[in-house]
Amino acid sequence: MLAQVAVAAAVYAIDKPYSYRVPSNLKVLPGMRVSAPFGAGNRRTEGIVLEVSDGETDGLKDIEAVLDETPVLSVSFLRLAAFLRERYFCTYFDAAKAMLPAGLWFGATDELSLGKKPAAALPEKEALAGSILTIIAERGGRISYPELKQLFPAEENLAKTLQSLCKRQFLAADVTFSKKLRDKSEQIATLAVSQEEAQAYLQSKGRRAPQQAAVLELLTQLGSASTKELSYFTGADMASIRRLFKAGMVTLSVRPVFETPLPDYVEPAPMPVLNDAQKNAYEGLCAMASREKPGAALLYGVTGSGKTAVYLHLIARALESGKTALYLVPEIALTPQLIERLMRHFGRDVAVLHSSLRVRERYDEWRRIREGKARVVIGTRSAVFAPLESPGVIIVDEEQEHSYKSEQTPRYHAREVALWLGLHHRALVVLGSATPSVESMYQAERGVYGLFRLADRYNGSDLPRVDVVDLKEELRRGNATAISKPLQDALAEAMAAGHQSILFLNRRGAGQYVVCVDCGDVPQCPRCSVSLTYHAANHRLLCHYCGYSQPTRAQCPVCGGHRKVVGTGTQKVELELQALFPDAEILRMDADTVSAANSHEDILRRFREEKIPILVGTQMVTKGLDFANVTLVGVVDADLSLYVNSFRAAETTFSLITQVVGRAGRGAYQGRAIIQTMTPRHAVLTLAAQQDYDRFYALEIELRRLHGLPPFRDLYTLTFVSQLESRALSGAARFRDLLAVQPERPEILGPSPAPVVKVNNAYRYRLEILGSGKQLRQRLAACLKEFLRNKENRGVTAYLDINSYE
DNA sequence: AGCACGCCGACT
DNA sequence: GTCGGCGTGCTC
Repeated sequence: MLAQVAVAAAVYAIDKPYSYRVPSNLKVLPGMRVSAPFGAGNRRTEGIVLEVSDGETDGLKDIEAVLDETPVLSVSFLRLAAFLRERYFCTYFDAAKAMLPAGLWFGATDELSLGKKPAAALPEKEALAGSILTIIAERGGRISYPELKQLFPAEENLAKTLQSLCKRQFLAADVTFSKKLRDKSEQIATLAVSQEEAQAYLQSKGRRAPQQAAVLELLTQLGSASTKELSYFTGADMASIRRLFKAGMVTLSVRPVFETPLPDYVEPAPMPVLNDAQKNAYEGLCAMASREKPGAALLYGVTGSGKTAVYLHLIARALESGKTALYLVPEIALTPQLIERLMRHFGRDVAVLHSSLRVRERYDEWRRIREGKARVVIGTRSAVFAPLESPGVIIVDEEQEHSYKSEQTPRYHAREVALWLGLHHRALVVLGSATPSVESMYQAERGVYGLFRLADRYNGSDLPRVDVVDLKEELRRGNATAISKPLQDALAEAMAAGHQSILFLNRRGAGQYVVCVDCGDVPQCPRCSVSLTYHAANHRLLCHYCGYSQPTRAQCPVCGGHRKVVGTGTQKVELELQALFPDAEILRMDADTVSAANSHEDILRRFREEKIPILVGTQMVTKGLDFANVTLVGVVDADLSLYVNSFRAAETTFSLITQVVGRAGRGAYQGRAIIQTMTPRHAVLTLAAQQDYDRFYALEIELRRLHGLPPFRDLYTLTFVSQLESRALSGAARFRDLLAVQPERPEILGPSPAPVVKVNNAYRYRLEILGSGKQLRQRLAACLKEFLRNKENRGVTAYLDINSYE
């Protein structure tokens, strides 16, 4: 028997399936994890079995150990790993690892091996230590900790002795790959006899076994229960339960217990009734789902048009036909309210997967899904790898969101993975959005995806009135603050009416910095090519790229001049608002104010319940919030996201502004939005103000066509990183030359410095390549492998990304 | 990437 | 002589 294995030790340049011999005493199936020797030094590496077959095993190394009893990846997920590897330029192992919960990998237990000092140097009086060393020597110098423990079951000083042996270098502790995260299990007692027999047993004991009597009484009602619960409710100790077991009254078994962060019970609710538009979309989607190949559909509905209700019905339909459902949301949209809503309809069938779960919780949810105990999965990006048996519907809500793209290896896009899953499982893929990505709308227009519209706002309330304010005009009038006169008036008006307002600052990292008024010096990060950001909360200067920080001094270290804080940040907006409205309370929500103690949810609850007049915040304030009392929304500086060097800037800004504007006037009152900008005639802003997606799309798709940008071609970004700037640059240039000799050369841009050239003392240069087709992708992969193998490029790391958002 | 092998110079 | 510098090549 031989196995094809994806090994962890294989880097991208040498990645391929490696063949190993399967020793006859090991049971190896595809999708199991193994450990095996690799390379000249036979260092031990983890691997995932891709295939098992008969064949010639001469000259092959042996698989050393199998780490799983059953496969952790299905054959279909192994195929998905191959897809991820091909599309996102990563190794098989990277791809496979991304699909599994971290809890499966961490928590290795110790293995002990003989250390540098010979056992002969051990003092004779240490009997236990001596026998441990002898046993290990007999076993060829190594033993696993659990095994050793089995050999000394009654020894209380085992751990201490081992520790002391390691300290004195008689032993060395290594890490093996055995799982420490054992399935947490509980003991279950089940009544083994009839009620009459139990009565007879108790009578034979007279009145001398009250605890056993109580346990039996409870068990006659429950049938079976965990021993922990039994002792909790009856006051019986484990000894009493064991006595019942010995008497044959109960049987004891062990079953795994699931820890979940979900509430145990949520009051069920009837399914929401669909209005005409929703029913239309739902029926159309059902028709697609019933096809031989369901395909994908774009559900395009403005904020508040009720996409969630359609999703709920689709999920219910999938469950009814014996299938499962996957519901992806961007990070910020995953609120407790949404989870609760799902649980109202699907109860404990719901599993939740997102990045802030504890390792343990995530692992437990993963297991519940794998064992078929949870058939509806809601989660963020990585939830697309939930081990659902046979998905019937896969929903990607707010599909245009950037958080679906991973910016770490494997650099996958959850929407693309969802589409792959839909194709392979014959599941309907629903992409939902109020402002669809240009890519998805293009496919819908061409008829590749189905297209369904939900035009009306669900509650029928009017869209807000939107004004674009020219900040140049404001400057001419002598107002250099972040709050224009029209916005100031509107805020005052809303407050007078007892309504609330939200101000939005649309760029992460938009913030304040320090400048010397005399020499103009701006403090820079010593490790990165960016200026430091001022944080009022701790009065320190911080680097957003590497985390460097220093205290803020009032004097300029260069010329001794006076320093001033400048730039627009939420803190500054807050201060300016306070100056304008000294009596009003202002709530701020950004990375600084949101912490574990003061969560996102807490701030929003305060805003809602205490009716605080003004909320100022970053991106966090834009999503999924529905406050009836908010009538005014302000975009403080629309230009912040509009003039960034990315072909997606227009799309991102349009989507952001549309969503923010949609926050206003969701209750009974007419809403109002104010967009502040230096370029009030910019088409993207005027169209966003009119909430006119169709015209925006028509404009944008023509620009993309003209420049050959996605969806017409793929944009590959190659990044070269080195401690030496010259090496990063020359590496990029060499790669360009490597590619240019090919007959059918794609469009190559660069090398150019990355937007932030230096991060953590490493320099980053880029090449951008525009082209389409699988051949190009395979050629890029081949070139990258050649580049990484070439000794000339030592000291330069390179990675390749497709349609990146960075 | 990480490890061994091998070929040269410095030093017991 | 031999210890260790790093250039070269391979990884089932």
